[in-house]
Amino acid sequence: MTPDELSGALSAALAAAVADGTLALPADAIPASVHVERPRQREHGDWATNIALQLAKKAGVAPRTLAEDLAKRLVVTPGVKAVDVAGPGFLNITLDAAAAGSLARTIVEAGAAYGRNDSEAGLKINLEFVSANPTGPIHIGGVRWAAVGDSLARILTASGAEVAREYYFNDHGTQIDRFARSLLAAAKGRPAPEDGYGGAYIAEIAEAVIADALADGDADPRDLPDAEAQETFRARGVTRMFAEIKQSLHDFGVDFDVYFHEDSLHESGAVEHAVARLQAGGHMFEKDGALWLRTTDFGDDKDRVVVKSDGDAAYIAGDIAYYLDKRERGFDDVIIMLGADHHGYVGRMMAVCAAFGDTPGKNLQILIGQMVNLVKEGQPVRMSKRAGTVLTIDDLVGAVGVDAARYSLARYSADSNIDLDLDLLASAKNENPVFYVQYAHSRTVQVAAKAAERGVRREDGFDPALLDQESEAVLLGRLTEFPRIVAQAAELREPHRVARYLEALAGDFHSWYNQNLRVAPYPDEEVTDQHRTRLWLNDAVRTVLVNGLGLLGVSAPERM
RNA sequence: GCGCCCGUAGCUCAGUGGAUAGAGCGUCUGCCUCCGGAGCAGAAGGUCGUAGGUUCGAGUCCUAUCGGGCGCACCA
Repeated sequence: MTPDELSGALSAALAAAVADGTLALPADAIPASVHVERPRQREHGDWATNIALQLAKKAGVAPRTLAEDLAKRLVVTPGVKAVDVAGPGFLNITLDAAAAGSLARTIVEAGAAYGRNDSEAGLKINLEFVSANPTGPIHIGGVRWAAVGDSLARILTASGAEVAREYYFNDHGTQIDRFARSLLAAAKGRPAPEDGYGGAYIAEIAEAVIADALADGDADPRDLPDAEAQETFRARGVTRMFAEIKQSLHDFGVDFDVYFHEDSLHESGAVEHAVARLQAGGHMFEKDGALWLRTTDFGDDKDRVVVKSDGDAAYIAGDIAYYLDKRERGFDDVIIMLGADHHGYVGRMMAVCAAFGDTPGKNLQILIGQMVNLVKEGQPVRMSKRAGTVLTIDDLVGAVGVDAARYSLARYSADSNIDLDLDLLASAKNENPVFYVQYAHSRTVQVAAKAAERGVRREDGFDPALLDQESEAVLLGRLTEFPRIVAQAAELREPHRVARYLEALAGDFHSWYNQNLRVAPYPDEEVTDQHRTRLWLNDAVRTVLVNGLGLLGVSAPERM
């Protein structure tokens, strides 16, 4: 019996109570689906609902009285073993072992589909994340969004959405000029420019650019006049950096559907197109020789310059055009993940969204994630791209591997700052909970292998009523929750919920395993339905662990 | 000054109004002749920053306040 079926039974009980006059409520006061949840306390049964507490006041009856009535109606439902009224008016529901245990087979038969849901069904979602400037390797902050964003894309897809992963490649402005001047300076052995970048990677990129140029039969850029040389370093340096970033992300298990170049917006006329639309809407005005967007009409705290008085497009012009471009490509929801250092954009971009006649918070959703701090021996370590003291995506993967890196970045709420301890990274990687979850998975594989060796075959029998141990009820309850967890992670855009769920599931599984309830019989024992049914349960756990780890982009090894 | 995020066990963090607030790490005590001990069982450890408020019920919602992080450009 699934929570949805239980919820349906509760709705029916309510409807019946209204029909025979026991419950004096208008039909529209009855919720379409009654919320049931897993109680924290095992003594409170398999499922609990507070529906009587919610409706009692409206109906003018005591909560416990209503609860007693509902309990009587519900307890006759097939699969329901007991319904108790507790506390101020909770309904605590206990299922038959058979009704609960049947889930094991359902999950195994659903396989990869178990956990999929329709909470985002039919939506075309554009998810933009990372979008780090091509002026250096991706550092730890960007890696966090790579892990979280890619996982979110997987979760949204599992929830029925059509998702495009997109990377906005910022190759237009003065940051790129600085980058080019820095490369030139490094190539010529001159000190880094005042406002430039000084990391060791700059010298490496400069060398690579020179090698690329020579390989193409071009002149050594060091022999060119500065202006020409700088252009060579800009063009080749950006291309080079772009390729490196793409490769690093690929090695991290993250591949984008679209790498969108800011330059293309300016070259294609997309910026003019977007500005023209805003002008037509009456949202633009001229002042001090510049062209402004009146974002204050839509809640921003000040108006924004779109075209500067020198005729150049301001940065926001690209963002405006980019947003419109995404919408015109047919995306319903445009989601952008940004670090907390960019949260100043939210107000103006929401205003832009509204100026186009869209709905902020729906057509445009901006997710702000907090920063990652590096800590060494308890002291914060400042990371600076210009000083070259950065922890890059490749450093992180090299130190702990893709699985541990992705998992440990995705298991935290994006709202919380992460303190990453460099010593811990290097020394104690076994502390990562990812191994706890992966170990549970490999255990299910080994258990199944041993069972097969002893002649236990799922198709020879399944009797869910035999899953009557307490640890089995706990495990089944946990397995039931998975689709809801995925749906919730999708709706709230919070992938960490999947990770936390998997840790709990792994814990329940390890605990069950240690009861020594035997999936594989001892060598001198007969194979019974007990073994076969437990194998179904074991394999159901494996299915959910595989599906869940997959949503995080983490592997599920068969042995460790 | 204004805005956003955070404050929960010694540490790192879960907990989108429910019952006795959880996990990992660390500390202490037990558990390997049989499906892998990267595991399990148990103990210790909390005025959920503080003060008010809403509610049958608040870690969760509201207000104020303290502490920390990050922002408030004709930069990108």
